Amino acid sequence: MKEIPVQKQSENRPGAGALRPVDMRTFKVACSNCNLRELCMPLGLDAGELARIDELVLTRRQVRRGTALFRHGEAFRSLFAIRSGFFKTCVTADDGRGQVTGFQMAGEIIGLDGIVNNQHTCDAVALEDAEVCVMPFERISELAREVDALQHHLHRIMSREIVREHGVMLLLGSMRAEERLAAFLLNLAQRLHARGLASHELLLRMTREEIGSYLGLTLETVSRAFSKFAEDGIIDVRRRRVRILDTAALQHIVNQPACNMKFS
Amino acid sequence: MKEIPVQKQSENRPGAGALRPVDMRTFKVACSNCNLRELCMPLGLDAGELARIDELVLTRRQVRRGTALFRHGEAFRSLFAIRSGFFKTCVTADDGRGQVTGFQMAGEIIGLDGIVNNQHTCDAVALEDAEVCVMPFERISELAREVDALQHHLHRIMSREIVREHGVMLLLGSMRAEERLAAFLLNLAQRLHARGLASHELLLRMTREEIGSYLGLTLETVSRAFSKFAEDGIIDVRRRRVRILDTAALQHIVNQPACNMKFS
DNA sequence: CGACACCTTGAAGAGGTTCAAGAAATGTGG
DNA sequence: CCACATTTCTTGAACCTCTTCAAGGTGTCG
Repeated sequence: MKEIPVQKQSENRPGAGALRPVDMRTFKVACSNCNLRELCMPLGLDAGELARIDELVLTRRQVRRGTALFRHGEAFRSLFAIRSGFFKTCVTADDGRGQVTGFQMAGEIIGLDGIVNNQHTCDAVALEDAEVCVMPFERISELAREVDALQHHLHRIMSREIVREHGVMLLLGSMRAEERLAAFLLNLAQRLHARGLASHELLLRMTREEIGSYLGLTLETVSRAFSKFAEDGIIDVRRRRVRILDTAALQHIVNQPACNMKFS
Repeated sequence: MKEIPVQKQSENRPGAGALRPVDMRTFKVACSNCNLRELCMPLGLDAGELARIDELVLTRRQVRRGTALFRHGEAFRSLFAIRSGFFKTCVTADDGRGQVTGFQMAGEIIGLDGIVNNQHTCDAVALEDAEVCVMPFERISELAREVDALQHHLHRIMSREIVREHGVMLLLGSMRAEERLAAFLLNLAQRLHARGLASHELLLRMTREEIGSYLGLTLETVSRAFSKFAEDGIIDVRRRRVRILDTAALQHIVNQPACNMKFS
């Protein structure tokens, strides 16, 4: 399986750089006012705790499409909450093989892989212009000792990631190509729905090759599966625009057990 | 892919139950004396902290071969440190499909999946008679707020699990059958080595079917790969006894990039 | 407009699965 | 303790899914 090349991107797109004569990559913000707070921060904090949480985010940082928020090998210092944009994370084997391990959207936290050895073990690459909140891990740790809700929240986030990966392992280990793609689409739709966004009109931020890497398939197989779904009237595909027409059919495909499964 | 059936086991084996008229499942122990401490507990604690850590383990619990330490759906209360024995963890899809998500040995921690929703999402089944230290999560959380080293240790354990799963995703997503099995054997050997055990004489605790589930292969493919390695003089196989004869060859198989990989 | 990246589709081929049968351990019960 | 049942493992052969290779199409951007 080929490594997925980082998308080239123009370093000076009109409208992005041009309008910002000063460096806007770092400036103070308040979590307490953030409309994504419910997604990345604990609920039920009192005013005092909320004020302290605001200290968590030191700065924000802009990440251009195609560039990395961090790369494997780099020192780990902070977790990142995605404020806007879309990321992929991918690991690379010694021999150069790559694997997309996840796609992350607004409200999700990335960087957890770096905690073990104070060093990132995967790359996080923006698939569209993005902005993240930089939360120094040292600061998170300190605050977690004092604010129980934050401690628990951090633990939940890490546990959730572990459980999510269990699901991916199930997918990679036991599903057929079309089942994988159906599961992938449903997952994306569900996450958009959770953010109050239109969940049947997907605008894919990643290439077929990236989807394929994530799903353990080649880009051709992904493309064929898309075409098959379209042919069956389950979705409507126009390159990266995917409209889900029949969610139930997708769910049926995922739950369709492989020919000889066990009914225990 | 068939679900892996729980191994039947005799509930009253001579020598196990017979010698224990009293219930030995719960009794006090001290982490500070445990020879596995380096594996599951933080290092560099002072005497006072060490004493507090000892409060972490409320009880131990015996788990017979073939029985579950916990099952998905059960309430989550504690993390478990494996003192002896060998476990598998597996997730089950709605349709009954199962996937082994890992094999755990002495010194490793299981139960992290339960933190998110206070409910276990996978099954942990002993593959040989085992004993675990029961560490109530509430107690861990409390203590982590006071002992920095414990807090960091907990975070590291969770992060390590995330990174481990990234590796499994890479394996499932991009490796051929023989590469997967080679990687599996090397991983087992490495973990035994880290425990100071003979790392070239493996006694597999799991069936071919369980290995297959973990590696996303059928049991036949696993068996054939074993035979192939034996034929090539890389290992010596006699059912569950595997002797690694040529570690370098195994490493070479794993790092052998798929035919057309990218050299970026 | 031309170059480039991305996507689609077809055809051939390979790797792994499925099905089947038998062998080797292991456990069971008389 | 031995015979039988069961589980686990091995191996072969046919089949199938997905990959690989190849070509052409589509959209984007300088």
